[in-house]
Amino acid sequence: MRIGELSKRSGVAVPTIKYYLREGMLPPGERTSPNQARYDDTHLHRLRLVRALIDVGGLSVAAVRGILSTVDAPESDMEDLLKTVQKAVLPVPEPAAVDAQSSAEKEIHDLVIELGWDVSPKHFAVEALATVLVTARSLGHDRFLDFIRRYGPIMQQIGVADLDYVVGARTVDDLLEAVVVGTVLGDSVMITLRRLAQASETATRFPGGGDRQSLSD
Amino acid sequence: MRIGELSKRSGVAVPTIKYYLREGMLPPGERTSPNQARYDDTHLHRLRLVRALIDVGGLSVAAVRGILSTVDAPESDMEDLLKTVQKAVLPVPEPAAVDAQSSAEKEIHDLVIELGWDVSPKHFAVEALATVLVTARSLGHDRFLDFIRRYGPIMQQIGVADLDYVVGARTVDDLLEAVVVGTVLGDSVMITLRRLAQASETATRFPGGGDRQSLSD
DNA sequence: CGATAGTAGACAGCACCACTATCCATAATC
DNA sequence: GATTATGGATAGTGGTGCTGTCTACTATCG
Repeated sequence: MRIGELSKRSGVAVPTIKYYLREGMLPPGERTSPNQARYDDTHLHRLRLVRALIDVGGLSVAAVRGILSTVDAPESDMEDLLKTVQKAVLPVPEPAAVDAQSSAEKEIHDLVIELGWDVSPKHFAVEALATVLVTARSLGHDRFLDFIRRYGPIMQQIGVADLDYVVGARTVDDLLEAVVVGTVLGDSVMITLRRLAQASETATRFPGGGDRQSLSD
Repeated sequence: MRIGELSKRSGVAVPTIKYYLREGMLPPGERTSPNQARYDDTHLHRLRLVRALIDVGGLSVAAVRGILSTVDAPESDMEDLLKTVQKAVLPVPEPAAVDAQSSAEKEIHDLVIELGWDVSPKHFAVEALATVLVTARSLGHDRFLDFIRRYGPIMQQIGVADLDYVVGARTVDDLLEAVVVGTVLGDSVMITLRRLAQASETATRFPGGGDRQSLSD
């Protein structure tokens, strides 16, 4: 197909497709003449993936480009891919002041040990989580570590579900995409389900009549 | 304190504080003369909250303003607050094509029923989740509904933990802030813990030696 | 008291991001 | 042969989140 059809089938404007081509997020089409190219279903699929990561996952164009270049690299192993995807979709905030930050990192790592998890104390998510803890405490929320602790065993179940999903892939390409889609769209699933669960739990605990009922709405 | 001290104590540049004042995210200080004002600890706290929502929660200035104006409204009830906060932090993507979207919404609501949750079929998160489902399917991920289904009971536990946290507040102001902080920072906690759980589960299932070990890093 | 530094408020400017528009020469299509 | 589409290049646009500059004043310190 030519670029016009690709645009129609994907819902992405032609100039935007050209922009993605320039940015290397979409491989060039097969040349049929000096100024003509042909695109196929792989381009359509890639374009949909790009839009999914941007629209649903909320990623920046730069983050998408980073992920895709790792996916496309022939030597891309799971290690690189996981790290790239995980970091792309988790904008790590600036760590807090050194002392509060490092002691919070220790507390987080203690929690990880307590949970029996097999992760390095220097995992970037440990740092990120410690920053969240420091931030919450700077707002006077001193119960926040207990809040995090309570989340631990629950998120462990999520991790198991995630690995089950990824392992269900048939080919290597499927696996790579399952990691990307599972991680990025998975975050959206988690957050939206959390909203629903909160609304439901609120309605259950406070079944107040009248206008309060719409809390579950 | 004057604006300079507020800046030093919060780590926010003076022109930025002025910008937040202009935008109504920070209440004006108490005037001591036509061009002097004094700020107190409530300003410092509010400023930290703003930065937390922006830096850690990743919210836009507009979203923060919306949340804070609801928090500040004297007649703000839990209903308004929950909705505003939940929507601010969940950028709802454009729904997909009408037919695929509405059938997906039905599937999601069926799942909600299956889980025994008390939420309206028109809850905005139902629509958002349906959009995620449609997107995943457009990428050929037809196992995705099962993936979502698996998340359901797990996220229910999160909802319970969230309500427990909010209910632990002592005053009305504490409660309002617990909702905001619990929702926004809670999302960050969830996502970062998910990264750690994924890494740990990966390390457990594939304890490959050598360079593979750093998957858990 | 005067020198220096800080402040409120108004307004303009800036860097970045994600496109979008325009143009041209060529190619495809009717 | 007329119309429409295309590839490629370059420039422009609109939104966001600050940042810089200016002026008239105020605070502080030796």
